[in-house]
Amino acid sequence: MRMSKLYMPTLREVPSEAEIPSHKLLLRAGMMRKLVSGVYSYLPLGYKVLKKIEDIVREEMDKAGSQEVLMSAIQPAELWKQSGRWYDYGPEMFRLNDRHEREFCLGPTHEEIFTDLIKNELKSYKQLPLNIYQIQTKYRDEKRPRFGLMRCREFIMKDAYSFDRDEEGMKESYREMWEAYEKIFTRCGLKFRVVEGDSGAMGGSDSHEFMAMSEVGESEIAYCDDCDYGATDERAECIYDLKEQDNEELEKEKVHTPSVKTIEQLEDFFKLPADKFVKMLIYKVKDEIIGVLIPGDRELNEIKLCNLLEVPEHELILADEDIIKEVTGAEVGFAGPLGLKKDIRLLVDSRVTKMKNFIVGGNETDYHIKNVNYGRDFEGEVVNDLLLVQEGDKCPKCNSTLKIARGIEVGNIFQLGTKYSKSLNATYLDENGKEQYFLMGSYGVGVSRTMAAIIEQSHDENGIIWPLSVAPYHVVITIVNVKKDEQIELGEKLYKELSSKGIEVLLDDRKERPGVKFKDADLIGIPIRITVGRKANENIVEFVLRRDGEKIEVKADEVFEKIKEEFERQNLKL
RNA sequence: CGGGGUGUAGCGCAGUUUGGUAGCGCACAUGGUUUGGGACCAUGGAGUCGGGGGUUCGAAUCCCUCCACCCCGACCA
Repeated sequence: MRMSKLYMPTLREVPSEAEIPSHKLLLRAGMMRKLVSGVYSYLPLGYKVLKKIEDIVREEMDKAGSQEVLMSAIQPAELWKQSGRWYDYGPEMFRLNDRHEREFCLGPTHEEIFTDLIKNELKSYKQLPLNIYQIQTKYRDEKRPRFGLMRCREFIMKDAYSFDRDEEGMKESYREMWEAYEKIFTRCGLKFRVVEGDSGAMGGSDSHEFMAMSEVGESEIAYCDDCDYGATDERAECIYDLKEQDNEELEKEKVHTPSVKTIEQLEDFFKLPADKFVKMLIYKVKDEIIGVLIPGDRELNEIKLCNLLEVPEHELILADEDIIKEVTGAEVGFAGPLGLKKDIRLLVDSRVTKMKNFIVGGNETDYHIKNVNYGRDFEGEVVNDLLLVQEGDKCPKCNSTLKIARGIEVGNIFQLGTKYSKSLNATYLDENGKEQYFLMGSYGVGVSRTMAAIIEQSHDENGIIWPLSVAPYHVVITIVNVKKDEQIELGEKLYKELSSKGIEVLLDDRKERPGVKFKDADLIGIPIRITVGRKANENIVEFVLRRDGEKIEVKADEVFEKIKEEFERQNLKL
C-alpha cells in the first residue's frame, strides 16, 4: 500500500475525550473515530488490525473443532422471554419494535439464539458434542461506556457455544476452549493470566476469565506467583491468619465514644489497630434486613454475600439511615450485634468467631462495647468467608502469599450446564431413546477489546508497537526524500520485492519531510521500518525495529533475510 | 443511575468574571524557500459560539430549559 493513497488521518494532538493510552493512540493513529459515545468506526489501519485478530481467533477455533456461523445482531424478544432474560437483563439491552409493534433487541449475547438454532435439528446423542461460534457485533447499552474500545456499547465479540450429552463432555469442551484461548492470546502477544471467575448472572457452575495484565484494567485479580492460582477479586477465597488473640475473655464494658463512628476514628480513640474491632453492615434484601459482621480491618465482598443469599446483585441494598435507626436505635456508626431493637438475620464471618475481646457498636448513639466475644455475648449464622481478598492473604492452593493486580478481561469461558437448555426446552435423545437436556458451555473473546489490550501492553511515548502477528502492515519503507530518484527507485524496488514474498508493506511515498514520516511510522506502530535515504545510491538502507529503535545499515538485498529473522524471533512463519 | 466537569472552525484551546456582534496554535488550500525525527515565510478558505426559549437597543457572555460528551462510583467481552 502506498501511503500517499492511504486514508490515515493521524493527529498531533490528543482529542480531549481520550484518557488511556489505547484510546488516545487509536484516535491519534487514525485507526478509529467515535460516532457516538461507546460506538466507533474503524478506519483502514484499525480495521486491518481487527481482521488480523479475528483471523487468529478463527484459526484457533477451527483447530479446536468449532464451526463458524453468523447470526443476526437483531433478535426477537420471544426467545429472551422464554429464558427469562428479557426481564433480567435490564436496561443494558437495546430494545426496539418493528412496524407491527413486535419486540426485538440488539443481541448483547447469543445463548438463546444458538440454543434455539440447534434444538430442532440436533436430536441424537450421536451428533454430540457440537461446538459452534461466530465473530459478530454485540450491543450492550452500558451505563457508562468508557476508555474507547475498552467498554463499548457496540463491540466485536467471538462467541462460541458447546453442546454436550453429559457433564464430562461439557468439561472436555471447556478444556478445549481453554487451550484454544491460551493459544489465541499468546499469538496476540498478550501477557495474560487465567483466573477463576464468578459465574453470577450467566448461570452455571465453573467459569474462568482471561485477563490481559494492565494498570488500566477494570477488573482486580488476586494471583499467586508460586502456583497457578488466580481469581477475580469477587471470587477469590480469602484466607489469612488472625493476629494472636487474648487468652482470657474479659468482662464486657460499655464505653462512651462521642461522635466516633468510622473504623479510623475508633483506632484513634481506643489507640488500637483496626483488627481489634468488628464492624456490622446492614443490608436490605427484598423485605428482609440482614446484618453482616466482619473484622474491622477487612472489606465485605458483596458478591459472596449475594451468592450466599441467592439474590442478584441489584437486590442487595446497603441500608439507609432510617433503616439503621430502626434496627439499632442509634445513628449510623454505632451498629453492633448486642441489644438490637429488631430481630434481624445475623451473618457472621468465621474469623469473627475466633477473635477475642473485640469492640463493637453499642446500638446506642455515641456508645461502643468492648471485650465482646462471639458465643458468650451473641450468636448468629456463621459463614466461612464473606471477605474481599487483600494483598498478602494466603493462596488457597499452595499457602503462599497472594498478590493483587489489575487486568482487562479479554476472554471468558463458562460451564452453563442445563440453564438454557432447560428454559428453552432443548433436548436430544440418548441411547435409550430418552430425552435429555444438553449440557452447554459458552465462550467469549472480546475481539475489539483485545485490540485495545494489546496497545495497553505495547506502546511507548511515540505510539503503538504492534506485534507482527496483528500489525496492520509488517514493514514500512520510508523514502526520506522523494525528490531523489535513486531513493524512489530503491524504495519501489524493495516494495515490489518484499510484497511478492508475502510481506505486507507500506511504502511511504508521500511528499512530506522525513520527520513527519518517522513520526507517523512510530505512531501507527509498524514493527519494522526500512529507511531509504542517503546511501540509496550505494544500495544501502537502514533497518529499524519499532520495539527497540535500534538502527542498522544493511544492503538492500539482505533486507528480506533481516525481516525473516524478526518473524522467527516472534514465532511467525513467513 | 448518583456525584463532578466540559461544550467556541477538523483537532487543541483563549474569550464568559465586567454584554458591544469571535480569536490563537495545529490541520487544510495556493505560491515560494526547505528536506534524516512533526520546517519557515506569505496569502487564503473554513464558525447555526451544543439546541430552544427568555432578559436587553444589543447575548458566546446574564436567566430558564433541553441535549451531547468526558471523569469518579455500582456492571461486563
